[in-house]
Amino acid sequence: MRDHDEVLEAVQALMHAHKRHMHQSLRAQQGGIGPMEARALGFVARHPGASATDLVAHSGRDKAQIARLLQQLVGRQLLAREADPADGRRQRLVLTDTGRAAQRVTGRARQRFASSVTAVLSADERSQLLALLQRLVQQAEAVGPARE
Amino acid sequence: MRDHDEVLEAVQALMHAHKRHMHQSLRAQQGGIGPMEARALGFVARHPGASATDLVAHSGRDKAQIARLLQQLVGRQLLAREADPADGRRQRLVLTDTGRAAQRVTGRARQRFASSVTAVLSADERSQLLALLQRLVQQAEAVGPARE
DNA sequence: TCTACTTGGTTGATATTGTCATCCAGTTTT
DNA sequence: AAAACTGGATGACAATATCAACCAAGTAGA
Repeated sequence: MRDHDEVLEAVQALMHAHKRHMHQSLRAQQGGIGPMEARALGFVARHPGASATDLVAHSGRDKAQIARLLQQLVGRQLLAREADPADGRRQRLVLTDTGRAAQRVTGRARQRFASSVTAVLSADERSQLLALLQRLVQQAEAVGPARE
Repeated sequence: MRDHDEVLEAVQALMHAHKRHMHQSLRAQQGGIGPMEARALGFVARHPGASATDLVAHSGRDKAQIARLLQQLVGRQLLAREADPADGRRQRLVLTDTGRAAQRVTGRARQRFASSVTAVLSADERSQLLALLQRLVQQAEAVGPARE
């Protein structure tokens, strides 16, 4: 009956470890890229042309927070905004060359962590785990937005 | 080969959902208990007599952060510190009555989320998932503290 | 025992991240 | 064209995190 909670705890523990790890890696880096910035860059790398709103939806962060974050990144020439021909308000986000370079570095750190951790599992277990997790995520998203 | 990363993403997504959920619940509450505070209370509830250092280790947060957090809670009469007879520096943390009451409420919100999410799994799948996650956590902790 | 090292906890200064409310311009609806 | 909605920006703050330096109690070594 207690399992429910323990799953949550395990997930939290994982996230902490991840955070610590990324923090270490990032600190060592040159560019002075913060964790959030790294995450945003990674997202844009995976979804070129995405908009700020997409990032908001995906990251669960506040609009305001994202807006400022993006400004930073654009200001530092890591991201660029392109007008969306179809919708005048929307702005397509893309990586600049320097952005791409920075992303590659931080992306690798993340990857390194992910693989070294999931290395304890067999390929089979891994895909099993993934399947289970994805079901949870789906459910969580159905539950979360519930008003009240 | 991509699974590694996807596992991480799924875990992150889960955490966001959890955060959103807790945020909602807590905001509705009376006491004005922050997310961190709730987490600290929960920990003490599960581990009565734990020390600040225990909390640091378990939560992955910074010493300083924890120290201040605890001060808040003690100041608001939610937690109390008892001297540890065996070690003069250590302080055993325990819930006060009001603390216990507050904990019960927030604990239930957490529980509610945990069970409604893990409800999509069968008992079998759940314990399987838990086992897999715990292996990851263990590995992550072995990897994390690695001095580069 | 005296010194050096470690450990639990605290504090100050500062940076990062998050929240809420409000506002503007472009888009869609009616 | 007015109302309603959507993508995004801003101002004003609150919460959290990070680093470094610091004390007091405990431990170990010479």
